[in-house]
Amino acid sequence: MQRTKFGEMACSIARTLDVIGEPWSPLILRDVWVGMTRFDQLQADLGISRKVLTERLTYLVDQGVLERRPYDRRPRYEYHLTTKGAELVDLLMVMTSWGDRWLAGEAGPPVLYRHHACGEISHAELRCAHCGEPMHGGDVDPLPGPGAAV
Amino acid sequence: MQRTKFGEMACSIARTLDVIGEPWSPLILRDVWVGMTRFDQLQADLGISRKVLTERLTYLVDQGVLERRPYDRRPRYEYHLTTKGAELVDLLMVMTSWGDRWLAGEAGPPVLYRHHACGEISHAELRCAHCGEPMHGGDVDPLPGPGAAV
DNA sequence: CAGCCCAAGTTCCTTGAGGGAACTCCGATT
DNA sequence: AATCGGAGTTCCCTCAAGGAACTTGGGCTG
Repeated sequence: MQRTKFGEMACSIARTLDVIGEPWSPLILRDVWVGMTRFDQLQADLGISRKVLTERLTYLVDQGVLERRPYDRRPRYEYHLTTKGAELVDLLMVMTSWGDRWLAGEAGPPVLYRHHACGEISHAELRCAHCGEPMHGGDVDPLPGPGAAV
Repeated sequence: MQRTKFGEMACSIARTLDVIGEPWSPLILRDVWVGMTRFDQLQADLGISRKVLTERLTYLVDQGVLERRPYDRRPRYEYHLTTKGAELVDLLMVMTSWGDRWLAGEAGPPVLYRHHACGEISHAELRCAHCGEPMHGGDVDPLPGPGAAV
């Protein structure tokens, strides 16, 4: 964990990092998203230390991003995305697009995504929620909002 | 920096984290994006240690995400986004959307974005690059791609 | 032309997070 | 009663982050 508390900054990026910015957190979410929901599965798949995995899972549950759910009468638990957590998958999809484009190299993307609506292999793209046109870094002007710092 | 090398995993999310997953890196990119391009500006705005800022900047330059550019005959430098870095701003915009939605609280978003194309305050949304329909975590099936691990 | 200024780092020390392996706990199965 | 297996917990070690002071190198000022 970073020592500096990002959560207290007047910046939604910093606050988001406070929730999932620690090492491993996005990869844990990815695994839970694709159906690896149990402690030992996650630990083996990621190669993460059990100690750190415990810390991350409890933190993500505290933040309301994951839900800890028993699946047996024995003390056995699965982790699932909450609505809040499911919306973080948008972030993972954009990371995937960028990594596929800039880091995949000769071999090509390690994973492809088929879109249910059209049935095609595709990837996510950013568009303006208002007009539907593409919306990237150079297409916007930042303005102070209601929650701006003094 | 995390001890485990994410860059060697067969996963575009892990590889992307290897580039910008360290603490502060996304916030550095945000500042450079909005025009804070000099060492002391960044240090003062973020409250980051000078040592760590130096490390992050050289790493981001090495990764081809930032460019170090002299702006004086004295040894003075500005950092700018490369094309590769500018495309990472997509990620920042999605983080902003999520943070605005889930973490802004009563006060509302600290920053608003006006979209050049339509002139409205808006935010980014994910759509399928192929059919243009919305594309979120639940709308896709992952399949092994050409660069999949053995 | 000596001394000062300023941006951009560098050095050094302390604290604390990540890695790894071994250990515990607890209900079910044989 | 003994064993198993998932889900953590504990302990120790190393290395990264914070913080403050120091250095460097070219202009500028008196």
